[in-house]
Amino acid sequence: MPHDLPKAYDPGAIESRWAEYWVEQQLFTVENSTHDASSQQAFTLLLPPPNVTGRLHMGHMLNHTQMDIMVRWHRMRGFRTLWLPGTDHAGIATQLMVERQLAAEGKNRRDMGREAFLARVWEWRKQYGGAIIDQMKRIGDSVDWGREYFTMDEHLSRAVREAFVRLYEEGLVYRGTYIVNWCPRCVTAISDLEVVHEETQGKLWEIRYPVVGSDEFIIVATTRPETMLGDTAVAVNPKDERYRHLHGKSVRLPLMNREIPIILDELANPEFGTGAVKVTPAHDPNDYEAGLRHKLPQIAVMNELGRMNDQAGSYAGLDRFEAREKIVQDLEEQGYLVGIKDHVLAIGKCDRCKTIVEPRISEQWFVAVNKQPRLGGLSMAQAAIEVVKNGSIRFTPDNYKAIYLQWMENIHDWCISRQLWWGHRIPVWYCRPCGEMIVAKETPSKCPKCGNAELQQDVDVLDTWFSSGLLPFSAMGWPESAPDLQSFYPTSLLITGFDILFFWVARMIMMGCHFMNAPHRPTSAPADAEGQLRESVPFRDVYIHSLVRDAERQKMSKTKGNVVDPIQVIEKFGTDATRFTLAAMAAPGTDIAFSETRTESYRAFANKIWNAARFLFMNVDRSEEEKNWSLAEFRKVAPKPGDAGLPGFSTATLEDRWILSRFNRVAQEANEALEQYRFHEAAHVVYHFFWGEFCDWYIELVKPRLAPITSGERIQARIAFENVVRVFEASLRLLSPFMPFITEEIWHAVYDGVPPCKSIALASYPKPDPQQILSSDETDMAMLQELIVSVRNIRAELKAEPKAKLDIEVFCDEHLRDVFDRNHSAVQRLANVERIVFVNESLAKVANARSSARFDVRLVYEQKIDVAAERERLTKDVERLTKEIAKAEAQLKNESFLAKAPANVVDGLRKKHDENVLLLEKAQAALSELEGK
RNA sequence: GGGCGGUUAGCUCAGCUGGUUAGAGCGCCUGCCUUACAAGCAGGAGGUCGCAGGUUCGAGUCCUGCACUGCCCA
Repeated sequence: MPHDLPKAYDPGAIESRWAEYWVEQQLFTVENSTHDASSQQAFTLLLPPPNVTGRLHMGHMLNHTQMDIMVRWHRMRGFRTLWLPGTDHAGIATQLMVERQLAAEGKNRRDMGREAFLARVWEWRKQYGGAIIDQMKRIGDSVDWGREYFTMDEHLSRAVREAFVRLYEEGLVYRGTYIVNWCPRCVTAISDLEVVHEETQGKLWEIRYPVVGSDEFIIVATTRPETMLGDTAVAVNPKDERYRHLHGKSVRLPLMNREIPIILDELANPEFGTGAVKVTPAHDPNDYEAGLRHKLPQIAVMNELGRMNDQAGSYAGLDRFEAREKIVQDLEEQGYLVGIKDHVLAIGKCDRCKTIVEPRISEQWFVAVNKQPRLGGLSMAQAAIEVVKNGSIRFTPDNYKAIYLQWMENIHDWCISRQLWWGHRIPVWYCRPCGEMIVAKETPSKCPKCGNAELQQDVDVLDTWFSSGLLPFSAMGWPESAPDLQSFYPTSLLITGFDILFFWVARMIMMGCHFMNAPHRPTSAPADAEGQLRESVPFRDVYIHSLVRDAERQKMSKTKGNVVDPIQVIEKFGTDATRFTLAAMAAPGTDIAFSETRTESYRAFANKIWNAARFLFMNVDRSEEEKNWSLAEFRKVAPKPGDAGLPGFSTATLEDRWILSRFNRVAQEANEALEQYRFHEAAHVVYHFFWGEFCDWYIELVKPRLAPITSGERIQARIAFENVVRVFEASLRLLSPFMPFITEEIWHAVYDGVPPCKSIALASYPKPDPQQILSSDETDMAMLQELIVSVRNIRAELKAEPKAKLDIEVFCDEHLRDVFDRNHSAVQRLANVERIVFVNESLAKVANARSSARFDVRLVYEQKIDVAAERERLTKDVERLTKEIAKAEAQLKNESFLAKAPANVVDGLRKKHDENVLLLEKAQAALSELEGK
């Protein structure tokens, strides 16, 4: 960084340069050779792998900002830090993308065949799949690029097969014919979680079914009349007296002219509608169960595309919604339609494409999450409940613990097969001649039963979440006993959004606690079962980040068109400002209403840092010319790893002791806040320290010392330079996890291009030294600040000429007199004061004065005060103080307060009260002086 | 229907285990181009903490009810 800097900070000019540098230099690649017997504590974080189809959105930006802050902070504190990146093959999403591309070319996957299609997907991935990775590099994510993975990589696919086969062998994976959620557009089964329920205004059609051998009817109601074609019964509640006489009878199904029984089942709720329900076992999960109970036939009337099949009589070939209309019309014409009512219902839609889900009977693979493994031990769900209950995994904010447990305690078996081509193909083969099913990690060459080689692999692939559930260990080399697994598992932290709490977080916990526990764990583990379970967890902490909304608190959505593109925000304000905005707004558990005005103000902050650097370099350059002090001097006292505070910092002046103390306190507060994932608090304390204390006060106070005239001053100047540059450099490290780019740029310049390590990201994070927290100096400084602010305040109110140097009179105790006297030049310069005259009597009653608890100050100025304004101000003070005093007196007379409140609270109140009494006297005196004016 | 949140300044939000005068950013008002920064500096105004009870020496903070509001699950 040359020292003649442009006046305003331009992030665009430096960010891409550092982003590239970090990647090229492989700064964040962690060595893990077997020789490295490092005793360093590890900090591991798995990046939630973005979909390979994805583009960086605001949620990512928040997530990545928080992860990068945690990762950089740990790395700077000396942890052996691994942030493991990768991308997810995203079965449905990617297949959709490529199919869309094919459609544009007038092709489709079925015509081209599975192999050619997959080749095309890989091609697509090669061409477009790196987009989000490039974006991550651009925003400076300090991930270990040397370990980047893709979930379809060979070693990860091997892990998936391994997991499937082991679960199968333990009896935890099974195949069966069940009714599942089916998306007719994606033409695949989807899990319960992939169905989103949307409350919709729909209709309830009431249809009458004639009772056979009678002129009676049973009226049933349905929201999906087209399914009636597959009805195989009508159910009434056994307790429902209204239908007692129809027990054992049957009805004639309209339109189909099929006789179906009236069954007795709890499925029918006597309270709802007529109390009778139609039963369609092939098209409704509840009816499916009822059908099994009563051994009813299952008549599927639709095909996999949601069109009516040849079981649908004359409706065959119609789309399910066309059929609905036609059926309703026919029912009406034939006199079966009793009525149509408005009805609000929750319609299940495919999470991916929003098509209305159609329950469908099919053969699928499931994970039996509630079943005990063949060799004993806890079921996957039980283990996943236990580790959260016993605190092996902690949630922040902790209310997610209850949400998680509630879900896990009610979990159903997980349908893991998908009728897709893109994904991990199920490692199961069927022998054509003998029908044997072979479940194997490696492709079998012949049937073990009949020896025939005519084997056909299961055509389906696994749910993408099945493979991503394994990532915390599969990405580290499982099932091999890989060194990474030994060093970095369990990971320390997971930061992710609540939307994938069940999809991913819960499944990682199930998978981790299963496979990283005995007997599956390939690396060493504690001997006892409890310890093993504790160490099997995929992560110890889960931080659930908030939702980023737009400035109006609306959820961002493409349809609403209110999506904020983080890259555009970055281009406008810089990555650092964008990151800082998100960090500063990220209070745990609260949604973020993202607004550019906030980012604008953090761009101003970056500019402030930049200009502080400009100021320092300007002075350093001049000082170098004068051969008094140079950055080489700084390098001699530059911080060493492990330093607490700023060792050897000169404490000659009040401002030096004050800034040293403040720095240490802020370092402590920032560390504590980050420890608890209180990003906003950490951001706020470093922001306020840098701007409100270092720039506004310390630099202002130190300015004159940097421009020496006499030889004695030249020595003092060197001390001042050393101090200010040291605090500045340390502040950069304090800020670096939040604003990695600007701090990197300036940090290199502070070392004049000869930094002690390749990056600020590898330097140490500031650590407080309790010895350097100097409370009494902080108090003295606060008094000095208050004096200066009081004078400025009086000047403003009197509308004193800004440039006029005026005299002030001060009344205070000996100690403060000493403090003010020693720092008189600061008062003179910062409050534009000519002379400070200390007086021996209170100034409370005189004009142009201000009182504080510990001093009075008066501006010597001829201008008459604004009596009305002054009276208003004082009256307000009197009112406030009177109230305060009354409250405090009541409290101090209260025996039980004195007895029960802690001593420091009582003392504090007493002290405050005494001050207030003094202030009130002063205010009243001043007010009475105004009388008659 | 079950569960989890939220309601604090004009706006967007902090306020951790109850404790002295409830904070920030933006916006607003006043004055300054003071050679680091007008993306700046200095000063200022602005809140009966949704409502009603209760616990407590003490409640924005804990409890109960109510109102409004958001989300998740079925």
